[in-house]
Parts: sequence; C-alpha cells; structure tokens
Amino acid sequence: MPATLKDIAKEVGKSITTVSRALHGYDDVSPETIALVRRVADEMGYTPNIMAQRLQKQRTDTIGFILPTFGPRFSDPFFSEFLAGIGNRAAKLGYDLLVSTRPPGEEELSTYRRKVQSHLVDGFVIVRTRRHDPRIEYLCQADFPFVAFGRTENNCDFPYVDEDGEHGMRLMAHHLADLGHKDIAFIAAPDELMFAHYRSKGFKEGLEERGVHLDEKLIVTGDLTQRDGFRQATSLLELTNPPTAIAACNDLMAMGAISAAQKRGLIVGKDIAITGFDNIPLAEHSHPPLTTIHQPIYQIGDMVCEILIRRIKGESVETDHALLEPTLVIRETCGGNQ
Amino acid sequence: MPATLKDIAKEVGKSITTVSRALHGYDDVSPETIALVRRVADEMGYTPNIMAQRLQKQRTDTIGFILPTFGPRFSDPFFSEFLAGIGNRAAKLGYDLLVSTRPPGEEELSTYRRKVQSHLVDGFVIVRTRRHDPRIEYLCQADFPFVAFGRTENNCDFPYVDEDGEHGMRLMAHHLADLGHKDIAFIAAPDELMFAHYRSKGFKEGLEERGVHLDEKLIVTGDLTQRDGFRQATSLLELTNPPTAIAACNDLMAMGAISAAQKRGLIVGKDIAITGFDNIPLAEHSHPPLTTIHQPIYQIGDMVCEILIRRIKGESVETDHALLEPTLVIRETCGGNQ
DNA sequence: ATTCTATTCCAAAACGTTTTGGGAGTCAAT
DNA sequence: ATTGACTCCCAAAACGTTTTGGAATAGAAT
Repeated sequence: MPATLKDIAKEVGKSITTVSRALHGYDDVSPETIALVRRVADEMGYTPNIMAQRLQKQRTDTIGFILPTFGPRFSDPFFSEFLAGIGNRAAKLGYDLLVSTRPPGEEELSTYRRKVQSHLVDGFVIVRTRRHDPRIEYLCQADFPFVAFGRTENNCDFPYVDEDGEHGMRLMAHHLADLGHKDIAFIAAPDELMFAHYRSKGFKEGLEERGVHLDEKLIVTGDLTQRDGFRQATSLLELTNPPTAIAACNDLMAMGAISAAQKRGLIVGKDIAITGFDNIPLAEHSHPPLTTIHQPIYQIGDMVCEILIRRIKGESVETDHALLEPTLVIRETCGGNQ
Repeated sequence: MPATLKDIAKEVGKSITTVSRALHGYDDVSPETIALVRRVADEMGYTPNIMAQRLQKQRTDTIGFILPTFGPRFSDPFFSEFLAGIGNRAAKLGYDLLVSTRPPGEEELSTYRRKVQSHLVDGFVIVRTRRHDPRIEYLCQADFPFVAFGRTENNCDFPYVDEDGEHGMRLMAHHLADLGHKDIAFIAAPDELMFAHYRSKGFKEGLEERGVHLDEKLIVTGDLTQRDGFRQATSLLELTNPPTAIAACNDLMAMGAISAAQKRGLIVGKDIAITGFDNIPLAEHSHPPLTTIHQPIYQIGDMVCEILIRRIKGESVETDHALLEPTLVIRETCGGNQ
C-alpha cells in the first residue's frame, strides 16, 4: 500500500536507481531531478521500508538490552532510570532499542545467541554483571559488540562503565565507624553479582581500616528487594545483641530495613543507623531521608550507550574502561543532623 | 559470514527452495531430505536472517512501546512492572519488543508516525492515555493495530484494558468517610491524564455519597512523583486548618506525603490518615504500610500484549474493552489496626 | 575528426528469505 | 498405451532497498 521507490520512479519517469540516489542527494543526479523526485516523494508520502534497507545494508541500527528479571513483581527503580538513559541516547544517535526480559539462566543465554545470529541487533548493553558471566564470555568469543555496566572476573577484555562500589562502600564503612558504631551489621547481596561483591569487599575493608570488627553473624544476604531488606533486618534486630547500625547493599533493602526498625519502635537516626547504596529518587524522600552513596544511573546508561554505538560504527573510543567515583550522601538515617 | 540457505543448498546438492521447505517441514519434501538438510543446517550453525524473513513476510513480529518520560530522573515502579508484563508475554508469543523513550509532545507523535510508516513494528502498546490523546487519534485514523492501557475521550472505538479508577477511588473515599474524617485533602494529578481524571471523579463522588464536603482549597495537584507528593502534602499541612486525611492519586505521592507528615512530627495512622493508589511493591513495606488500591499492573501488561498480538494476527478477540475491578487494600496508614 | 571530460542517467546484481506454479518420475489402474 | 495419482523437487518471482559498473550525450580541447 505505501509508496515505494518503484512507484516514485514510475511517476517521475526515471529509474529506481536515480530516485534512490536523488533522495540521498548524490551529486551524479541533476539538481532539477533531485527537486522533482523529492517533491513527488513527499506528495506520495514516501517512507523507506526499513526492513529492505536493513537487509541491504546488513545492519539494523538497533541495540539490544535484555533485562534480567526475577518473577512478576518486578520493580526496580534502577532499571527504569537506566533504560531512560540508554533509550534517550540511542534515539539521539538514530538507534532503536530492542528490549527483552529474561530471568538469568540457560534461556537468557540462548536469547542472546539467537539475537546475535539472526542479525537482530548491532550490539548489546549488558547490566548486572556476574563474577563469572556467561553472557560476556559468549559475546567476547563471538566477537560481537557490547558494552557492560559492571566488570567481571572472566578472563577477557571488554569495554565497560562501572561505579567504584568498593570505594563507595569503604566510604560508608568509615562514616559509620567514625560515628562510633561498633556493632555493625551488613545486608549483603548474592556475591555472584559483581557489584555486590565489590560493595561487600569495600565495606569489610573499610571497617578493618578503622579497626572495627565485623562479626560474621551480623552479615546476612538479601535479594535486593525491599521486602527482603525488611525480613533480613527483622532477623538482625531480633538477635540478643542487635547491631547499632545496619548497612544495606542497596537502597531498596535499606528502605525495608528502615520499616523493620520502625516497626520495632526504634527511631532511625537515633536508636539505630541505617544506610543504603544507589541514591534512588525514593531515598531522598523516605522518612527519615536515607544516607546513601550516589550513583548517576541515568548518566551511566547514557555513557554505556554512547560507547556502544561508537564501537558499532567503528569509531575510536577514548575511554572504554570507565570507573566512576561514587559520593557519600549524608542525610538523616545515621543521626547527627536532626 | 554466517551460513545462508544458499550455502546449505550447495552443500546438500539441492535447490534453495527445497532447503527452505525442508527446514519448515513441508510434506512435499522426502523425510530423508528433511533429515539431511536439518543435519547439515545444524552443522553449519544456520540461523535464518531475520531481516530477509521480515522483508519477505511483510511483518516484523515486533511490537512497539513508547515510554512517556519526563526528565532524566525518571523512575516510576509502574513502568518496570508493566514492561515486564508485556515483555514476558511478547516473548512467549515469539514477538520482540521495541522500546523508545519520548517526552509527550510533537516529537512523540512523529516517532509513532515514523515507526508506523517504515514498518518497524506490527502494533503498539499505548500507556498513560490522555483525555484528548493525539497518539490514539493518529493510530485510529491510520488503522494501525494498537491496544491501550487506559481509556480516552477521543471519539473513536479502540481496544483497551483499564482499571476502574473511578470505582477504586470511590471505595477509598467511602473508607475515609466511614472512619469519620471530615477534613479530607486530595492530591490529584493533572486532569489531562485519563486515569487521574477518573480517580479524581471517583473520589469526589464517593465523598459526596457519604455527605462529606470536599473543600476546594484542600484539592491540590502533583506530578505523580514522591518529591511532589512531599511538597504538596507539606503545603496542605501548613494550612491553618490542616486536613485529618490526605488521599493521593498514586502511591508514590502518598509516600511523599507520609514523609512530609512524619517530618512535622505527626504519627501517620493516628494523627493523620494517608492513602495511595496502585499498590506498588514499595507500598507494602513503607512505614507504616500504606493503605491503597490494588491494581494488577503486571497482569494488565500481560493482557494488553496478548490482545494486541491476537489483533495483529487477525485472530478474534473476545473482550477488547476490559475494565478491571480494583480492590481496597487496608494497611496501617489510616489507623485502626496498630 | 578525434579524444577527453563532465554530466546525467540506468540495468542489473545483491542482500536472504518464502511462495508460486509447475516439472519429472514412478506406479497402479484402466 | 493411456490416464491419474502421488512423490519429490526446483526455477523464478517477489519483498524494497543500495551499489556497482558502466552508457549516453554534450561540449571542449586537440
């Protein structure tokens, strides 16, 4: 139904070649013909058929992003913000974004494989890297363009952007130690997740540097959701010697911990200190506002996307191992300023 | 580089036609040939070139979803959950999901137009309908498949799934009135948003039905973010006659309102009642847990996507005007159960 | 008159698939 | 011997674009 090059060619009485070249403004077409073709194309409401273009050009101008989701009640503020970051940048550079949702596992990997082999996307954005990450291993070995948000322990070189979570958590540990806390608990996340690993590492080192002992019994692991933060904090607070401070691996769990403490009648910021990591928008307006580590997620999405597209286009990339310095955002969950 | 039908044909000494038909299991190919072709295809690691398939089939097996985003600090739990709903259903039915992010406006509409005209997607999922919605108007007039989450006042018939927000908010109004509140404030959202319109309408009607007067000065409008909920609630609480209950148009603003109240030293659930709408995961674990209206966002995404794909395939759709009954979830922000 | 250069155009191939409309061969029934 | 049915196969067209490798014409330089 919609107009094609052939239709225009018939209309103006020229060949398909000439029409195509006229529309692209090649200089082996006379100015008059160019004007004519453009006018007619406009009148006929011509838009190129993208599939035909892609088949011919052998590229898709599309980047892939596979969200690692668990379960239906999936709602992590991290992802919507990150998505906006890559989405806006991609649009600005004329790329589309193909999004899938897959729980980590075999099916996830085969989704990558299928999309690579069938030329569905020109490159991938990887998030939530794992210590041993099969996605990265596969894409490296297939020599397919991708950029990761996060590092990994796989033995291959690839471009990434990452926050220095180790350093961030060290700052947090110092902060808590300097406030005089001795019994500090840590709600970690699965160590298989690279960012969780770094954050745990930084936290432990930070306390050690201040000479504070971190009791193994006060280290628990949550699944990053607010619900689990609530659960883990509750069990910590039920100990015979409950901690005076709880550091969570991310804001969502920290917010769950705040609820848990308040439910037991504790005043957060006075009876107990609680900290997070991420500085999601919710953190600023929780009650009390959450002390956390800021991480510019939107900008990271933006950077990752830009680096990826440069790589796809074969342009040189100045920095393809960026490590961002996170900053400590002191609000009210550790007291000191009410 | 990757194997094509031609390569396989050469390898097995048959025509391209036969190879194609063998791979699709047509019964005009001998079983032996089918087995042979399949084996060789496997060995050569054949995957069909999707662009070629799409060009030939004149469809993309892709559905489009354009997120209406405002500003970089975009983080609405609603969207990630909804996205998971449509993403998972699409994957199950063999469809891809093409996501864009665009602030509402001229550019948004031209994005729709471009994607339609260049055959980039087979259909659209529309969210956050507006009272007068140019997207819907355009897609209707272009006779392009789409399904909306939400209704509109445009004068055209189209398939949608919606929650009955009017009814939901009426329930909430009754709840607050029945608890004895007289001075009730409402944090609305821009009336141009269809769901906000229904929710405001239902709330006003609900109070009227109980004979409670809703003071115009106690109606304010927020932008759906927690930050603005905080701001609007703060100004409400600073009035000389502050309300004893605040109903927010969504959970995020309600959570902002909770913070605002707590910041002023009020005990939520005792000194003041606060309610939301949506039942996002965070609502369950806020402190105190939020009384709200439950809306099954994931399932709605799932339904919308399924209806859309049936329409694309030309299958008959039994219900293409679904109105879901929301339910009242009573937690602790209105008191009564501590 | 010939050659050269510029200008403007186009036929055909290519991208990789699916589908159409048969063709060739075999075997059994007439 | 002819017909019909059945099985297995394939050449060619089609989808709509871009690119390759010239061709045709006109004017200028030799």
